[in-house]
Amino acid sequence: MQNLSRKFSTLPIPKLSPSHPQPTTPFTPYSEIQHCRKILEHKIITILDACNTLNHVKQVHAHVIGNGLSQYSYVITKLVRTLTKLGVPMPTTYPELVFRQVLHPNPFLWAAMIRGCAIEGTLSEAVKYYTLMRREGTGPVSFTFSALFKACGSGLDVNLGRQIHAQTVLIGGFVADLYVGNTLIDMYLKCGFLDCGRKVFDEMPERDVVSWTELIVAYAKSGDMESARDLFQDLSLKDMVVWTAMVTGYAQNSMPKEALDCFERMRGAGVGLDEVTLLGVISACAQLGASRYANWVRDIAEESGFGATQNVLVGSALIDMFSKCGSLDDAYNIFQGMKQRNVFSYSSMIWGFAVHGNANAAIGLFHEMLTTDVRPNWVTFIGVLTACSHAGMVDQGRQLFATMEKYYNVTPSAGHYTCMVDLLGRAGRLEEALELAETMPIVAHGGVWGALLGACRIHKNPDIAQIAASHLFELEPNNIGNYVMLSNIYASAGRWDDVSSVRKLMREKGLKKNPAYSWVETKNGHEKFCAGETSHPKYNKIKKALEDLLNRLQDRGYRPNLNSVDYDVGDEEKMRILMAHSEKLALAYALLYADSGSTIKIAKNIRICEDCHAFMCGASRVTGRHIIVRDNMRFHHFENGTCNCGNFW
DNA sequence: CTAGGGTTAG
Repeated sequence: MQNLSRKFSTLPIPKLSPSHPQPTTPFTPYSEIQHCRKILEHKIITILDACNTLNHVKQVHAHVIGNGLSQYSYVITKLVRTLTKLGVPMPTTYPELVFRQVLHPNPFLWAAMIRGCAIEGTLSEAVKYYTLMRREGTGPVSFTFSALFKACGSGLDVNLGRQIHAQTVLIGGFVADLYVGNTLIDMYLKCGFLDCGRKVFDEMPERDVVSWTELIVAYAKSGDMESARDLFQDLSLKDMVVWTAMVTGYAQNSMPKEALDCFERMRGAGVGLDEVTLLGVISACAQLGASRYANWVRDIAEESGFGATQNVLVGSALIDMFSKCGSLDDAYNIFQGMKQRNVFSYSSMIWGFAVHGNANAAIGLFHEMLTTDVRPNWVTFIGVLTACSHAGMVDQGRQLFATMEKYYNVTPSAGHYTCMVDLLGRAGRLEEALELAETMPIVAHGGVWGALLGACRIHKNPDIAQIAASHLFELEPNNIGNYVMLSNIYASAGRWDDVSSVRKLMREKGLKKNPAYSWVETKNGHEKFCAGETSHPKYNKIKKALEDLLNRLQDRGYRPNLNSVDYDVGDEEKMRILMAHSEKLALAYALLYADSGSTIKIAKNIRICEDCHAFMCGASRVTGRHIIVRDNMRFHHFENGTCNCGNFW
């Protein structure tokens, strides 16, 4: 408070030139002046709207002073708002200087300063302006409160927000104002008080689609799509934004089918769409992982004028989607066709190459990016490091890791350490990986230990696995995957006593294995298979096809990997379990019913087991088919008997 | 003046 006042009093305030008339000094008929003034104000505001650099605004300001207009609150308010729009930090000297030249700021100018602090400054600065304003005896208007609530919302100070809320009720009527009410709801929601937001909403005398949208988004973000949908159904006037909020809500809550249904209803309602809508739809298609949807949404994007070529947001999302749908070529075509590329486009493409096992392309693209203006961020490094680790490029990875902070100013996060532990671990350097996990400068989270545990599975090291698992059981006591993994590692080392003690632990915690399933895309749509299921209508044909395939593979030297079964049962039973793995059923189904010669795309919800991996390798050779399996980690491309992951996963 | 938004580690 003190500081600000002092700063204000020492700021040089230019004297107005006496040759220019003051706005309140009529020496021609008053109405005439009013008229001229309105035209002039309008002109300046049009000019300000077109300003897109700080320098432009400064020039306009100089003319405003030069023409003796620095007392026009309306013009100065617009000027301050333009500065805020341009991202000028508040309250730095320049906006303050502009502000202080006005001897008697009107409430709207004060509010513009408060709003500026809310967006480009801090809550405390905003409050200083409010307090100063009240001290000077200026009464608040509704805009004052919407600016203050915005400040509390971005400062996440719900207590102050609540106090001001109480004041507005006392002062009278401001909460009833639509804008104030909406900003107040937004403030409570930003601070995480959904109930309070809902209460304001319920008590508002007047609401508009903005009020509804705010709440719908809040419910969606809290994972409660039912409440969001209930509200949405009650809303009579639905605009593009609120439809988009629903589509995006479903997509963000892993309900891609519902997202697409909602999008179809939106189109049926004749509402337009924009790039934000498309982002939600694209994300839903990426989750479905099916080329059919991927191509469909790409066409819609192009027809709507928000295609990848023009729109960098849509383009980046499409890159990600196509690589998640297994079509790396389509992803790269999108990337190449983009007029503008930013760090999202590059990172998505690098990540796409990495999960498809194309490490050289990922690293090549990274270097290509460095020749442009685009700077890598932490996500970019996750991509290149992952590429290195999946390809066993230890030295490359180490070098990149070493440069990220030094040259690119990206501080390694736990995620980057996860990549490094993964890199060392996959390469068989389990002791080094363990040491890194234990000595890294930030706290290791589940990901780091999970990477180590995964490496212990590849390199069959139950002892280090035990260390990693003990950390994991503490950090993520309910993550079933960790118990299953440790149990698998013990099983393949033949340590059945340890297997049963892990089992016991799982039972005690009441954890149950996730049912494994796979789905495969054919021209008729998706077909889903659960492990061990026999109820499929075509089961007998599938079983027969699988047996034929097995015989052909065994002729060529394939032997079932019974170690992949972590049940201590007889070999025959192990064999039966192996042959009922869901991806094998899906493969047999695709061989029977997919177009002959087409690429077979299988997706599954958990990690592919070693036996299935070897089986797919063999199958790709004897059938001559390109088989892509997406597990929960990455993509495996099986062709001519080998997988491009190099048995590294 | 107020509402919808992007890549991400095991």
